[in-house]
Amino acid sequence: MTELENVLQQRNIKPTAMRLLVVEKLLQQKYAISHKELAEQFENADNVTLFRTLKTFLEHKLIHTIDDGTGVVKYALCQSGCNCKPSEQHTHFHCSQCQRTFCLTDTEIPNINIPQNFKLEGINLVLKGRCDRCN
Amino acid sequence: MTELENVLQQRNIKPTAMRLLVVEKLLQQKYAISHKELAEQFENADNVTLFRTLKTFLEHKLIHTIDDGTGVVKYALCQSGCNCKPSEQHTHFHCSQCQRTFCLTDTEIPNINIPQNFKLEGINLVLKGRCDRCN
DNA sequence: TAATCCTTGCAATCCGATTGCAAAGTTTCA
DNA sequence: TGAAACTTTGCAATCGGATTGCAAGGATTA
Repeated sequence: MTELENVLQQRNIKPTAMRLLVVEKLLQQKYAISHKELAEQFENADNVTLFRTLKTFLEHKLIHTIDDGTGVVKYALCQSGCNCKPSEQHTHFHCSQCQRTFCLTDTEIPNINIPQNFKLEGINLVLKGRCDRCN
Repeated sequence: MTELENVLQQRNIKPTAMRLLVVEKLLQQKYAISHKELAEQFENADNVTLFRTLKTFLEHKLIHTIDDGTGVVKYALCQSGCNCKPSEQHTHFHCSQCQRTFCLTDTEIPNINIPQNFKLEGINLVLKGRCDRCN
């Protein structure tokens, strides 16, 4: 069994050809990637299949979505063991110049006060600005 | 000059009939509201005009958009004097049950470390969970 | 091997958002 | 005041991302 197959099976996802290709691409990404960007790398693949593959990955928490404020949903692999729960808060940095979205894994999210009787389940924190290259 | 006209003119927006209606509705909202929700309140209005009205308001910083993670952009009036700059960070709370998005004006956003040579221009912080009514 | 289930690909569709264009309304200035 | 210039509005059409239905192909199980 290859490493890629392993990644899928750890999340109880059947390793089909398409899925292996997609997870391979995702592993290569340094930044969060949109469906469109992914699709461009699979010229022969059907868009619907790609959507469904991503949906499957989402359901099995292999990836998570990021809302960087551009209106385009982006995807990134979850850290191993990530359950996408509040305790594992995702911080991202979106560069307004190059449009790349970085995952800031080592950034701590401080405690935030919420109104009484509100129950917190998750946090989406997106920083916007210029990255080191575009500065 | 009415109060509504005043609101518009403070932002250098010509007070047309449509704009007055829209800003009136926005003032009435306790929560961030989507284009669709707004459109439902103006049965006779053209969707395009509403889009353009909102675009005008955005350009003149009378309103700002909120990305609550639902994929639907929502709008809310800026605080008076708000320039939508990092110093005026918007925090919002999105209820996964009733789908309402609250503006948390009195919530302080703590300092966040960003990588070297990254320049911060804005922050989008969305808390997700259950509001007091849906708890 | 037959029955079943899951995955894939195609076509069609949905819906939010945008664009082009012409009509209506407003402003400007001689 | 009235003609020219500009802005706003409404309609029709279009775009593009995302979803759905359905049938074919492939894998799984008994």
